[in-house]
Amino acid sequence: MAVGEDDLEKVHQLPMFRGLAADALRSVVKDAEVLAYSKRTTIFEQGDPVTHFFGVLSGWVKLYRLRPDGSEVIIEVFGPGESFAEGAICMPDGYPVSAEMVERGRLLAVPVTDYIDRLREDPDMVLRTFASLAVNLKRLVTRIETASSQTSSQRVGAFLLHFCSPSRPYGSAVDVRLPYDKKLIANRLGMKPETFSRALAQLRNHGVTIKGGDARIADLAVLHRHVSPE
Amino acid sequence: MAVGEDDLEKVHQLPMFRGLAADALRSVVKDAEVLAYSKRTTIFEQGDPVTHFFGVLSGWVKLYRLRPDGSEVIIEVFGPGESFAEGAICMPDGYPVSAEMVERGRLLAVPVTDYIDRLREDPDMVLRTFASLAVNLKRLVTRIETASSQTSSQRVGAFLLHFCSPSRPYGSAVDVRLPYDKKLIANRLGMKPETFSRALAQLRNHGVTIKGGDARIADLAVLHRHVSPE
DNA sequence: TTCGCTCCTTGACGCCCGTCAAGCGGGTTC
DNA sequence: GAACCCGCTTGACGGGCGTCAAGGAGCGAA
Repeated sequence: MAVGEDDLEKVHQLPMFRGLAADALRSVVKDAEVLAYSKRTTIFEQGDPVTHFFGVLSGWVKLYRLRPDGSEVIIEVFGPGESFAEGAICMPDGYPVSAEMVERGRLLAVPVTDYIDRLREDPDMVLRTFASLAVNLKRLVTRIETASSQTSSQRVGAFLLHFCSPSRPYGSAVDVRLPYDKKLIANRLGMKPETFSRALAQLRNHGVTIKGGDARIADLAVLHRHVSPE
Repeated sequence: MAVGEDDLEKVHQLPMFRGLAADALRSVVKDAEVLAYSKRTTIFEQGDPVTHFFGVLSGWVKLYRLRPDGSEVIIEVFGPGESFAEGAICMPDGYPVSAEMVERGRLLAVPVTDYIDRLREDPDMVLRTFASLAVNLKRLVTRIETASSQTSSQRVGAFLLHFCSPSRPYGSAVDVRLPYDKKLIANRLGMKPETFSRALAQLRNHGVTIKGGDARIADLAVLHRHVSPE
């Protein structure tokens, strides 16, 4: 489906297209489509030839790798206002990961061939694409750092804090809604569901109470101190 | 120091510049420099404004993050023929990691401002840069995958096999020289030096013998089976 | 309602890996 | 030569996390 007027606004919020002039924006998404997916729909699979990159208008998408033994490793989870697979534009071996909807939602799908044509004549868009790529690159770096240096309960704490940003004044209480399944959060944080559950239980000592899919942080400062002690 | 004729050949081997016409190559490195660094020299530090990206002509460079507690997490180690920090070109907050020589060597340093000017008028170079970035992006993804799904001895085995590629016929014996300190390899693989040492000891059961900084793999197939069993 | 299913939690247990410590060999400095 | 440092190895020990298993809560279907 072509990009409608209502979607155009959301597209304009993607880091890659933010602040773009109205006509330039329209021109960029001329060849793009908006796709509505239901939960558990596969977007693409590891090794598939690269045809599009994507922006998330609503819902959540997981990028993962399938191990030979059948288990899957979550590389990253993207939500509204984020883009993914821009980095695959020049990958001759296809997408390096698989992508699947974890909650129903709508994606902007940009065909790479058209996009490359545009890059040829629009240096501004080149820099925007680099910037967008840089954001995702940084996330991977941070993921590597935290995975290898924090305990599971610290990682869960950091995850909760991430969804509070831009951070409220310290000392205040905050409610956080877990954006998707706990099992998926666990995998994304590099741990088993049981460990995730125990980590949440541990966080009770740091002012975090869980009720179903909702968490309440009694004191941001206390939790922050547990996540990154000096 | 400006790029000499002897270095030009090595620069030409970088994935980013491979196959480039001679005059185009010369033009690209017009503003670049070749820098000779001694061991343990800092190239840049996390948060420094982004001024250059780099190609490795000789020696080894580690990219790492410093944790609040003073420990460092190795993100990646780059060697001859590889480039790094192209992904930082559009990072307004500076380099996301620090870089330091782990063995003395020579780097090609490309100023980003000049390079961006070139990107504006050279679409071919844009795609080359994307491709180079894609390689490093994939490495990070693989790093995340292996770190969270393989035991330490499997990771060490994979590391050894990586240095045998392009892989010889299975069943043959191969000698591998460890490219840098064992402590650094350990950190790069996300483990402590003691664990690395024990992992090497374990690999003796899979046909790997260690003598100082040299390893001999008796049978590639056997080791490969240990690293990724079906 | 009852059944069945999925998601989540909790407990018991074991293993992998980090920590602390000792010891060894090689290199450098005096 | 002796003293020292550093990289590496090996042992003992403890803890964090994975595995296996049981059980509860929520939910849709019949």
